[in-house]
Parts: sequence; C-alpha cells; structure tokens
Amino acid sequence: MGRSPCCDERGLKKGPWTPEEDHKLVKYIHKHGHGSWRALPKLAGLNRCGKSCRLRWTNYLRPDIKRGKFSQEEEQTILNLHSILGNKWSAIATHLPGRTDNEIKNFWNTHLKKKLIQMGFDPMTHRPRTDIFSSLPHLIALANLKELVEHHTWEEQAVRLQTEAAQMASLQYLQYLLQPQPSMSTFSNNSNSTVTDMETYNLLNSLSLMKDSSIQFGTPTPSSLGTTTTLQSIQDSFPFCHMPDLQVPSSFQAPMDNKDIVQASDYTVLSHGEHSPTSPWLASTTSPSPPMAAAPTSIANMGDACSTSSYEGGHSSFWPEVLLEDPLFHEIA
DNA sequence: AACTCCCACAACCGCGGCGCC
DNA sequence: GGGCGCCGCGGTTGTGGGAGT
Repeated sequence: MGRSPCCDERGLKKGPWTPEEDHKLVKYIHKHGHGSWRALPKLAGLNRCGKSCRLRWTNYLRPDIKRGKFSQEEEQTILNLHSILGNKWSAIATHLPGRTDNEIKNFWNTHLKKKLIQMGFDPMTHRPRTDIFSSLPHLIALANLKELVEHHTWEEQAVRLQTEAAQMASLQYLQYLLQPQPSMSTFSNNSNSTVTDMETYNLLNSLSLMKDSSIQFGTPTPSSLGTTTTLQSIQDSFPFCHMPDLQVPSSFQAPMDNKDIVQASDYTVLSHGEHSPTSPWLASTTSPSPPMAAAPTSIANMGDACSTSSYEGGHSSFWPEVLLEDPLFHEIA
C-alpha cells in the first residue's frame, strides 16, 4: 500500500490552474488520452503532479461536464441516493450524468446539508432529529412569557416545558415510526434498529395518557386555559407541522373522547408515493399531497400485521421510481 | 470607497484499494 | 504472501467574488 510521493516533490506547481496549463492538458489528452497520470505532466509539458492533472481534468476540463445550477430532479436524486449510499460521492455521481463527485459533494455540503439541518433532519440518517436540543429553539419560542408571569408559578412552567419537550421528542419519534418501511411486519430502520407496530401503538397510548393527564401543556389560550389542551395544540407546535408529509394525523383527536385506548385505525400512515422522495422533507416542495395508505384496521389486525406481514404499502411504493429502475439500488437493497 | 464577512467552488491532502512483480 | 506503485475517493482547506456595513 505505497503512497504517492508526487505531492511532496519539490518544484511542482500547486494552486489554481492558468488557462495556459489548461490548454496544455486538454491538448495532450485529446491527442494521446491520459494514459498514466503519473507520466502525463512531463509528457504534456506541465510542472504539475499527476494527481493535480487528473483532478483538473475530471473535475473541470472534461468535455462532458454539465455546468450550472442543480435542477430540482438532480437535487432529489442526490437526496435519494445519499439516504442509501451515504457520502459515496463517486457512486452518486455515476447516476447524475455530467456531474462530478466533487461538484455533488460541494453542493451537498453547501446547500443540501444545511437545508436538512434547518428542517430538523439529521443529514446523515435523513431522519427527524429526536434529541431535545434540536427542538430547543422551538420550545423557547413556545414559552409565552406573559402567560408565565400572569398565570403560573415557575415550578408549573418548568413542568410544562419538560412535558412539551417530551412530547416533541415523542412526536418526532412517532413520525419516524409511521414512515412506511420496506419491511412488512416491522418498521426496520437500519440493521441495528427494528421497531414493531406495537411500539408505535404504545407510543400512541402514551400520548393519549399525556393528553388525559391534568398537566397543562401547549401555549394556553383563553379558551383552553383551565382545561386539558387538545392534541391539536401539539400538532400546531410540532416543528414539521407545515409539511404535508409530516402532519400529526387529524384523527389523533377523535378517539380520545370515548375510548380507553387508541386503535390502530385511528391513525394513518403517510405513504411515500411512487414519485415521493426518500427524504420526507422534500415532499413538502415537490409532492403536494402524498397518497394515504391505511394502517391495519384494529388492534387484532395490528397483531396480525406483526405476524403475517399483511401491511400495505411495501417496497414498491416506498422507494422512488428512480431507484427501483436502478441496478445499483437492487444491488444494495 | 474601503473593509469585513460569508459563500461557493476549485484544489489539495491523506488514506485505502487494487494490480503487478 | 508481501512490498511497491498507481489510482480513486472522501474530507478538508484555500481562494475569489459578492453582499453587507
């Protein structure tokens, strides 16, 4: 596993390329092909190392390079592929004709990564961040100082904020659970994390208990003060509630009145349609209203679903078409 | 007009994989 | 099987230009 000493060699030029150097490199490659990159600089009359020449050619001078801004489709493809491949820029680049791995990497680091973070998603996992600190700014915004002074003690407010934080984390986790996954009987994330329908059910129940508890949460309004706040207030305060793909289902509120438990039919799973991206946040900009896929219709059925893999909306509807047509995807999947 | 800050992107650096001997 | 040389990849840095003050 030897190391190339070329970059350490003295006297070789580094830094930005001049038009003359570009011309020499292009002229030589057009005439002879690049052959051995190590030998090329000498043959082409360049005072550069082979590595530098290769980089200049592959990232800038190659004739088939597409310049200009990334299109929405390209952006979506990058997100899809990144959610599967991670930082395998060269692998991603093979699916974007005319784009180099370097260009994609830069675009990711300067645009997409920031965008995902801003939307509350972990850029590495493409999942909603569930740590409390990521929701902290939102929680702070929720704190109504006027109400704090006028109606509650500091202790009550502390309890309230803690509860809100817990709910925030639960809802983000719930959203994660409700995302349809390729696996039928379980929602499996990565190899190290498998969550069953039962966990979703338990979480729903815990939210139900929170709702029924006497603890006040949400930003009180004149009408809600002194009563338990509906889950609508959680939905309203949910960081991603503006996204069609990430809404707390409206049916959350309905079953609470006359039922002791939340049935599976009381929630719906938002399906990523065939044109929906893998990264949920993008759906808010590209697919206005993803089709809904019904969850199992009863607790009993939910049990069935766990054992018989009868869950609807499997592999074909989860993965975007662009990936399903892709041999590399099947190789990975 | 001068300065500072920020952003985008080109280029560099170091590591690992692979083929050859 | 091990050493060597080359190539490709991913992370990081450097630089130029535009925006803001």
